[in-house]
Amino acid sequence: MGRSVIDIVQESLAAFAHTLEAWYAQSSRDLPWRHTGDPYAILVSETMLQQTRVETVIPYYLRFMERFRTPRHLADAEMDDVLKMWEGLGYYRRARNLKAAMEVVRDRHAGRIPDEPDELKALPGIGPYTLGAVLSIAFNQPHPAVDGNVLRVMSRYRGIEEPVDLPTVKRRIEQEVAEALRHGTPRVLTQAIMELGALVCVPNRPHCDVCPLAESCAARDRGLAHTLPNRLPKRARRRQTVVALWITRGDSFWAERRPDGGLLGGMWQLPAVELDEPSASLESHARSRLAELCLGHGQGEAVREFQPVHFERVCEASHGFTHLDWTVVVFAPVGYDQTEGQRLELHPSHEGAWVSFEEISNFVWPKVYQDVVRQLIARNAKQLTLF
DNA sequence: AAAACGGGGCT
DNA sequence: AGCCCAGTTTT
Repeated sequence: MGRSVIDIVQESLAAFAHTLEAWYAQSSRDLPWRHTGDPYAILVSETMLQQTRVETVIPYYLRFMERFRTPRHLADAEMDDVLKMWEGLGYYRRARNLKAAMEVVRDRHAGRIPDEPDELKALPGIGPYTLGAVLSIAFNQPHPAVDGNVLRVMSRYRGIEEPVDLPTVKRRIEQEVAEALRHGTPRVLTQAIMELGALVCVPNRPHCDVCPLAESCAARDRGLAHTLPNRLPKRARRRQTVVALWITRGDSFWAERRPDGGLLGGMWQLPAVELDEPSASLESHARSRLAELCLGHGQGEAVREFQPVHFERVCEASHGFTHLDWTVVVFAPVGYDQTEGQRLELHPSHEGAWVSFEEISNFVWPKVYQDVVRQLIARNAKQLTLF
């Protein structure tokens, strides 16, 4: 009796599952979230691991779990405290979604992470990957969790040359992983595939010489291991010039909170304007931003009052995001009396505060502004020593 | 289907 | 300095 193609695929997926699980038992890293079966802990770790490397996540995960031990602790927390624990990790929307999700868990699921796919998928911040990760790792259900590691491992193993960003290709890989999970232990195999991608089947110079799947790997067979996966060409990044203001008063400087929701939502920064095309000199942008700050109730007097003020370019920094490049240029207004008399009267349109150098860490700052503020304070200290 | 959304590591 | 990496939501 001949074996059908289906039989062969099934058989090879069973071998795939068993080989990988055996390798994982031998070679997996000891990671903090692998000591728990708590679905909440798994969800926290998987959310942090979105777009983020393991080594970066570890300290954040440990601190976060200590601070917010259960869904209820997170649901009841202040958003600013949650953001503070997330500071530096990036994609801050994840922190907001995770807290919002735990509020739903508290209010509608009696404080327990649901194990129903539809209920889980309905929580904010849980997309196809995280859904599969929680269902398979925490609840041992054969639900595929396909992240970048898995796309790389499977596209190589199967020798898939079409771009893996194509929805049809991703679907095919999800189906294949789901089938493999049925031949193994989901909570182990899901992590085993990703671990292989992280340790052996790495993006460049994959370690095929030590790979447990090398013998049956299609890409290896065709000499394509280091080329795959193929991806669609990506779009160019926008570039923006950010003109920011360094306004000091004694040992404090003026800072503002960014609006919730957008880029770096809810985080603090220097007052700034973000320009696609600077329409005039950067200094004139700084001047009108300062005028805007000083305009309490739409009066022109304040603007005139500050016309004589001139600006010193005190700092420059650049920062790349996924979708845009920032060049931050900081100007300090000079020529106003910082100590007494006609102090700068600020009437901000955003929530703002005078932040003393000592209380900086009580606020949540994007990386690029941490750099900027550090530079400026160092410069300030240098000036102080001159006098 | 494409764009918004951070930060870090490698070359 | 420039390129690569990588999930979810919104448009």
